[in-house]
Amino acid sequence: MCFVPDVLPLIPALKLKKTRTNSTLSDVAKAAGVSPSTASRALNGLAQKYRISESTERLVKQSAAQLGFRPSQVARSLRLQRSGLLGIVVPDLSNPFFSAIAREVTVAAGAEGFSAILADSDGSVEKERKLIEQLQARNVESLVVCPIGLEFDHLEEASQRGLPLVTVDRCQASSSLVQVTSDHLTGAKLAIELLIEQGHRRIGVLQGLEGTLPCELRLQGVREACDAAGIAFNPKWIAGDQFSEQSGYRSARKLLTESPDLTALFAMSTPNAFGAFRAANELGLSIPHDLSLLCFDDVAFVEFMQVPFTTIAQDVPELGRRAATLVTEHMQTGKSPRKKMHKIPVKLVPRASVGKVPSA
Amino acid sequence: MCFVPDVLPLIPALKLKKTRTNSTLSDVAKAAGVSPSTASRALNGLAQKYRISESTERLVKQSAAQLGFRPSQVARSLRLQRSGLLGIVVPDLSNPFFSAIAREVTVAAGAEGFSAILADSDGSVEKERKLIEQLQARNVESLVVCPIGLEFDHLEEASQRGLPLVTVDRCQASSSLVQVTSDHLTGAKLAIELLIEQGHRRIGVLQGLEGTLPCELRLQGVREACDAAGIAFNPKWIAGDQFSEQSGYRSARKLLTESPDLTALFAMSTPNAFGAFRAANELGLSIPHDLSLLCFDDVAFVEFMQVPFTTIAQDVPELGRRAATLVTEHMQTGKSPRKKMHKIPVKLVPRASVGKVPSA
DNA sequence: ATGAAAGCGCTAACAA
DNA sequence: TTGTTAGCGCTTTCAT
Repeated sequence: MCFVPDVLPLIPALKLKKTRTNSTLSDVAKAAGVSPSTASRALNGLAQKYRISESTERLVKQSAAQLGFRPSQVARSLRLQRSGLLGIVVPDLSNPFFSAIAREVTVAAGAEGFSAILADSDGSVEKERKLIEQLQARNVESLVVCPIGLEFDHLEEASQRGLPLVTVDRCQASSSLVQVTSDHLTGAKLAIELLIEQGHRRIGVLQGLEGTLPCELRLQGVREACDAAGIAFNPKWIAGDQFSEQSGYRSARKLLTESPDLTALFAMSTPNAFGAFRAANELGLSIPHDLSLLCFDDVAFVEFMQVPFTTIAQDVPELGRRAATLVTEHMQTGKSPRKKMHKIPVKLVPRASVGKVPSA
Repeated sequence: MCFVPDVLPLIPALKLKKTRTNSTLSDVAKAAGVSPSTASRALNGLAQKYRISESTERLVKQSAAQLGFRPSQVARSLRLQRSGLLGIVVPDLSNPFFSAIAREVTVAAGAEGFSAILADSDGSVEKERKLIEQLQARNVESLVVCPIGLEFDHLEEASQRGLPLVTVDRCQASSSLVQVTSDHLTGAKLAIELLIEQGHRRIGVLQGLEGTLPCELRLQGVREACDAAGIAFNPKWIAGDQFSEQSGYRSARKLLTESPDLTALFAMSTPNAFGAFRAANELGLSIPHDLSLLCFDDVAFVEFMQVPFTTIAQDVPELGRRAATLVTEHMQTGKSPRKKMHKIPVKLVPRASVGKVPSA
C-alpha cells in the first residue's frame, strides 16, 4: 500500500490565505436578500422545480452577475461527490502520437462538461504509478491512460475499485481492462504482404519496447504473413528495444551489418524508421533502391520528405475519441462497457520508401 | 459578466452516489482509536510538532495503509483554500509547438506538487474565454496561457484579480501581463540579413495571424533589416493571415504569381513554409535554386526532408520552463514578478533551403 | 415559494 | 500528548 505523504507531496499548508477574492453563494444570497438555498436553486436552473418567483430568480441572478460570482467547484465537488475531472496519462506528451490522443480526449471530455488533468509519465512505470495515485486522490471520475505497457497491476486495481478506466495503445492481452488499440496484427500482415509482393524475402524487423502488446502482435503478424507465403522468417532479423529514433538507428545498423542480405526493413514506429533511414544513409544504402523501408504510424508532412515513407497508418484521433466515449459512457451509465477490447482499423498507405527487391 | 450555468454546464447533479469507495480520515481515526485531528496530524508529518507519541503515529499510519486511505484532495482544497491545480490553455494541442510547451509546464508544475488542467481553445477566442472562466471556477492557483493573441481583456482581468498568470508566445505590446515570448524582432532581422547577404533583394513575407505581436514584430524586423541594408521593401510582398499550412500555400501562390520576380520567401511558421514549399513545387520552382525559403520555428527531423529548411529556431522548452517558473514563483512569494516581458533568444539555423540569388 | 440546518472530508484554533 | 469544535462553500432534505 502506498503511503500518504508520499503520494501527494502536497503543497506546504501555507497560512490560510484569508484573501477571499471571489464572492460566495451566501454573499449573493445576502445581496439579493434571500437564503443561500434559494440562491443556489435560482442559479442552478431549479427555479421551475421549486416554484421560485420570477422576480426572485431575476434578483438573484442580477446580484450574482454584479458580484462576479463564480461558484466554487471545489465546494461543489465535495458536496456532490463528483469532481467533474478526468485524468489522462501519457508516456510522452511531446510525441505527436500521444499529444493527438490527449487532444481528442481533452476536447471530447470538455464537451461533456469535464476538465482534463494531464500527466506525463515520462516513460517510467514508477512515475505512472505515482501519477495514477495522485489522480485518484484528486478524485478524478475517470482515467484514460496510455500505459508504458509492461505492468498493469495498478491499473487493474484502480479499475477494480470501480474507477472508469480505459487504456489506449499499449494494451494487454489477457486483462479485464477496457482497452482501445489499433489492429496491430492486421497492420503488420499488410506491411509484410506488401513487401513480399514486391519480391522481398529477407525482411528485418525493428521492434519497439519488447513485451508490449503492440510489439508482440506486430511480430506475430510478421510471422503469420511469412508463414502464409511459405517464407522462412529468421528471428535473427529482429532487433530493437524502444519505439525511439535511437533504438531504430542502432538496431538498423546492427541488422544491416550482420545480415547485409536483408532487402527490406519493417519499423514499428516512425522514430524507429527515422533511425533506420539515418543508418541506411550512413551505410551508403539508398531507399528504396538498395533497401525498402516501411513503418507503423503515419507521419505528418510526408510530401516534404526526401523519401516519403510507406506506412501502416493508425487512426489516432479515433483512438482518442473512442477512449473518451468509453469512459464517459461508463460514467453516465455507471457500468463498465461490455466490450473490453476495441480494435481500431489501420490502413496501408503506399508511398515511395518501398520498392521492388533490388535483384528481382 | 458571464453567467453561471453558462460558464460551467457542470454535470447534471445526478443522484448523490452514496457508494463511498474510499475510506475517510475519520475511518482511519476510528480504526486507530484516535481523534480525526490526531490522525490528520500523524499522516501529515506533524507528529513532531504536536509531540504525538511514536506508537500513536505508527498505529495511525498502519490503519491508513490497511484501509487504503487516500485523502480527498477536494476536501483538502476546500479547507486549505488551495487547489494545487494549475491551468494551461493552448490554441491547438496537436501542434508540436504547443504540446512541447504544455509538456514542459506540466512537468515543471508536477515537480512543485501541482497538477495541470489542460485545455484546448481550438484557435477560438470565445472558447478561450470560456475555458479561462472554467479554470478559475475550478480554483486553479495559476494559469499559463498561449493566447489566440488578439484580445487580452479577459486575461488582464484574471490577472488583476490576483491570479498568477503568464502568457506565452502571442503576447501583447502594451500590457501589464507577465509574458514569455521569443525574440521575434531579432529573429526576423537575422533571417532577412541572411537573405540579403545571399544577394536577395526582393523578399516575400508569408505572415501569420495579423495583429498578433509575433507577427507584427517579425514584420518590423523585416523592415528594419531592409532599411539597414538600404533596400526598399514593398508592402505588396506581404501576404497571409494564419500560421497554418493553407495560409502559407495560398499566400505563396499569390505572391509568386503576382510578383514573379521574388527570389526568396520568409515564412512566419513551419506550416506556412510547408504550404509555400507545396506552392513552389506546383509552380515548378525548385528550392533553393529558383527560390530561397526560410522560416520561423524549427522543425523536427529536418535531415529527412527533401530540402531541409533554414530556420529561426525558437527555444520552445525554455518558453515552457520559464513560464512555469514564473507562475510558481508568483504563487510562492505571493507577488507578481517584477520583470514583465521575458524575451527568449532565438537562433539562426542555416540549412539547404536558402541559397544565393539565382541570377547573381 | 422560501428558509434552516446538516453535512460532504478535511485542518487548525483552542482547550485540556 | 490528544480531543473538541468550527468552518471552508456548496446542495438538499425537511420544514414551513
